[in-house]
Amino acid sequence: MELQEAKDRFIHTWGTLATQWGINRTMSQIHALLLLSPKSLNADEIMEELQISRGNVNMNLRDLMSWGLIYKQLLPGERKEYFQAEKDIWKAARQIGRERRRRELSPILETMEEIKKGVSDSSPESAEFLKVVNDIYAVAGFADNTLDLVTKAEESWLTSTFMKMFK
Amino acid sequence: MELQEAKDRFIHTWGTLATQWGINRTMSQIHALLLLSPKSLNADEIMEELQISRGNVNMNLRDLMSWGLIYKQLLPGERKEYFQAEKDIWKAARQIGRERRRRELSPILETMEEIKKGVSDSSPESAEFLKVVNDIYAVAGFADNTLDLVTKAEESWLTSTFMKMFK
DNA sequence: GAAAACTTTCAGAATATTTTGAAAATTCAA
DNA sequence: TTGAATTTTCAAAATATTCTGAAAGTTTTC
Repeated sequence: MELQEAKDRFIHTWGTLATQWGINRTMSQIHALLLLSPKSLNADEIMEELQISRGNVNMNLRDLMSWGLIYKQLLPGERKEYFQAEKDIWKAARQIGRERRRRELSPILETMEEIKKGVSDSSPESAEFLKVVNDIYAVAGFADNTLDLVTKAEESWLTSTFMKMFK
Repeated sequence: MELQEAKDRFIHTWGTLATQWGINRTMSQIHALLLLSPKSLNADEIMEELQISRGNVNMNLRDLMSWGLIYKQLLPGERKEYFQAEKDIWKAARQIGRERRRRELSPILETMEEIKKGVSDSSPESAEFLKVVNDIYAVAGFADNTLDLVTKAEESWLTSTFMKMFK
C-alpha cells in the first residue's frame, strides 16, 4: 500500500465512520486531511484536495474551529488563512468529549429536570412516569460526570490510574 | 402540566435529541412511547399514537429489537404481536453502550489496524502518518475498554465505587 | 387447504440535509 | 480612499434519508 493510498483510505474511512456518529462527512474528511498534513492548508488547497466547493470548505472549517479541533493560522506575508489540526489526539479526543457532553448530555439533563418540576407524583400513573424520568436523569448524570472527569484528565492518568480501577 | 402533556413532551424531546446522536427520530419516539407505556403495545396502537405508517412502525420496531431495547411479547388469545420496552434504564443504557461500541468503535480499531499493517515506517512521512494512526488506535482502544467494562458493571458498582473517584 | 389476520417488504414520495457557486461583505495594501 | 484578494453568506440544486402504503408474504384458525 502506497503512503498516499493509505492516507486517502484514512480520509475516506474517517468520513464514513463520522456519519454513524451523526457528524457531517465532509467536516470529518477535512479534519482527517488536516490531521495528516504536515503543513497547514488554506481553503483553496482543501477544495482542490477533496474536490469540494469553497462554501462547503468555509462552513466546515468554521464548525471544526467551534469544536476546538483545528486552529486558524495567519502566516506572515500571506493574505490567505491557513488551518492546522490539533495534533495531540488525546487532546482532540478530550475536546470531542467536552463538546458532546455540552451538546448532547446537557440537553437531556435540562429536559428531565424541567419535566420533573412540572409533574407532581400524586397519582400512580404520574409516579410511574416520574420513575422513568428520574432513572434517565440518573443515567445521563452518570455519563455526564464520567465524561467530565475523563475530559479533564491527562492521558497518563487515564491510561494508568483510571484503567487500574477495573482490575 | 398535565401528565399526558408531559408524556407527549417527553416523547417529542426524546426524538429530537436522538437525531443529534445519529439515531432515527421515529425509532426514538417509539422507544420513548414504549418506555412510558404501562402495558405493551401492538403495531396499530403505535401507528395511532404517533400518527405514522405501518411500514415505518414495523421497521423501527425491528431496529429497536436489534438494539436489545424492546422485546416482542405474544399475548395468549391475541394474534397481534405486542412490544414492551426494557424498563430497567441502567440495563437499557448498558445495551446502548454495548451496541455503540460494536457498531462505532470496533470499525475504527479494525481500520486503524489494517492501515498499520499495510504501511511500513521506512520514510519520515510514513512514520508521521503512522503516529497519527497509532494515536487514534490508542484513544479508540481506551474508549473501547472503558465502555466494555462499564457496560459489564452493575448499576450499584457504578453509582458507588466508580463515582467515588470523583471525590 | 382456504380464508382471515397479521407482518414484512420495497418502490416511489416526502422530507431533511448537504453542497454549490455566485453575490455580498470584509480585509488589507498601497 | 480604492480596488484586489479573500472570506462569508445563502438561495437554489443535489443528494441522502426517512416514510408511506399497497402488494406480497406468513401464520393461524377453522
